[in-house]
Amino acid sequence: MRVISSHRLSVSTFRYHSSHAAARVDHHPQPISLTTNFTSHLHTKKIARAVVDRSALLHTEKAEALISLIKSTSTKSHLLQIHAHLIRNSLFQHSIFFSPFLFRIALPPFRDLNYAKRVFSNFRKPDYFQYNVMIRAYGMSDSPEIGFQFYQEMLRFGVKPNSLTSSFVTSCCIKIWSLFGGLQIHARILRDGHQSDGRLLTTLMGFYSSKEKYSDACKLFDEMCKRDTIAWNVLISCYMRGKRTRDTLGVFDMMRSANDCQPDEVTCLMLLQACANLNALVFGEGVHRYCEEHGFDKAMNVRNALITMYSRCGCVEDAFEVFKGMAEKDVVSWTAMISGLASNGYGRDAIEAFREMQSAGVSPDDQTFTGVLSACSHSGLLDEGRMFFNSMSEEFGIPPNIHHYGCVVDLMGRAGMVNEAYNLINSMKVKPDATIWRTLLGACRIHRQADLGEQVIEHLIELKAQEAGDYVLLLNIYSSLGDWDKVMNVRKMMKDRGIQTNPACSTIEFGGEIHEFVANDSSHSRKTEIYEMLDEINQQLRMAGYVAEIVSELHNVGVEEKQIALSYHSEKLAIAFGVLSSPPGTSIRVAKDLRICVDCHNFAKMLSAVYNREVVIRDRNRFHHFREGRCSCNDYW
DNA sequence: TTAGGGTTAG
Repeated sequence: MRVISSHRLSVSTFRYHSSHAAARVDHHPQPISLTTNFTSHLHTKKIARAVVDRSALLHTEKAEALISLIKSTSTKSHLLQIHAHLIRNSLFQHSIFFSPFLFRIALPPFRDLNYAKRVFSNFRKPDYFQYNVMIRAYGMSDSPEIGFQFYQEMLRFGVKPNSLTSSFVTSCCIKIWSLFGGLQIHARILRDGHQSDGRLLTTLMGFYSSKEKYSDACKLFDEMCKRDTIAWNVLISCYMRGKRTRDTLGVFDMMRSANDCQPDEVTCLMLLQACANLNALVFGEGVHRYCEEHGFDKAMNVRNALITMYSRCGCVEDAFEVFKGMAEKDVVSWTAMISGLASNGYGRDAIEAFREMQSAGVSPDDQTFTGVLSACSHSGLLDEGRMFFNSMSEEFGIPPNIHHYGCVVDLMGRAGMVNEAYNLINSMKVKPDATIWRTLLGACRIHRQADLGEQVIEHLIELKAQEAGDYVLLLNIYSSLGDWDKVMNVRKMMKDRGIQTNPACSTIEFGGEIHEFVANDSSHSRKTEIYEMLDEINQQLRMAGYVAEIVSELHNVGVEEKQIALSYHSEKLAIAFGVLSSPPGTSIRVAKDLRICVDCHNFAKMLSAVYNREVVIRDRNRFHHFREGRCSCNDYW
């Protein structure tokens, strides 16, 4: 697409006022004359003074007055009137008027890109600044590709880009899918020697991050000679997007020990999210203190993030403290609290909070209903769940999305209504995703519905979304039914399709670090102590009556082999490490990326009584709070 | 001569 008319640069004696396209714009006002009924006499007088003596204008204070008028005009109509006047006096082709005018018309608050493009395409010989304005303006618009075209044209016409040009065009490339364009710009930055510009490199980091080239972004960060808070924040966001959440925690300490920059509100927001994901309560508390010390905790978004952090770390009481202390609560605050109560097993309180929210005059939105419905599903409140599901569209005009359906499928599945749940999925107006099929597959596993489980797997295959975990669920169904032939079939199917099981992983926070364990892990520096501790715990628990649950978790292997493998599940290793490394009486908090198994659930329940320790396990689906031999979710499910 | 970067909660 051509952006600019090709004849522009060859037209040397262009008479702007007679043929300029902008003069035909619909919104174009009448040209100013001294007799025009101008809305602002002040403006009229200033313009009149400035244009009286054209010959002297370019070098007088009158030109400055006119320029400052262009820069300060608060309404678009005034700006266009000044434009018209400049045209009438043949002044517009001079850069000293054209540049500030273009800047004003193209960028916020006026942002009239069509107008800007027309005046630009009729300008005799745009300089780098004027190109920069256009690239920047289009970079901020819905047509960033035009910004990139301006950049290409600028190079074609031999106008040398500066550091800001690269920054603006990089922003265009972030918005359009152009890895190659960005790489070209990077090469050009190196060629032109602009790599010492920290802000430009920060933008470039954002570019690599947006194209999922996180290691390239980090490399740029390493190459920066000076890093400010924003550069560090971009690094954190790269780690978060690149699933290197654990590395973000170290960045916080590095920033705090740096001399020239400190974590800001944005840093804290991202870190609170990281802590929520990592179940890193101690670290999250540290970020909370830092926010208080710096006054960031006054901000609504930080407080809302704190509610989520505490809830996701299993400390719903602390989440509630933050929530209670908020003078003003918006829909996000309420939803965070409702979801936090729901995932921690306080379904009735979540519903109560939902009612209070309405009394407080805050309207729920779709995410609030996800929280409310998940409260129902986590607490097995089938009737309430159905009631809320119906009322959300009927009373509140919020159509159910895939998450809402997911909660209802979960609710029905847990209640044993697997066929009804299957019918509901088939009747949905939205396309079922892998998650909803997995929810149903989980229900098939609970209720040993092998036939429906097979059908669900077919749907996952259709979506090309089947994972090892799905087949394991199916295996569990067959093995719990003792159907070893089918078990063999599924194993063969997995082998044929090249489906590999990724080891489940459990994490626990200790000493400012996140310690990670997989089953039978031997990588931890304290592995000998951990295994010894686990053996001791097993012995103690067996004396108290713990018997390993071995029916469904493994398949057709010898009983002894099963018992050995079960004893070294990742969550048991993490718990043993917790018993070993934390003082008696304190809570042990473990996060697991998949679902906790029945045996580990029994193990933790028993341990909470025998060792008198609170154990909090966050698995893929929910929290399990174990206290004095009981679990908050009553039983495994 | 002028102008610029990141993140936005559930």
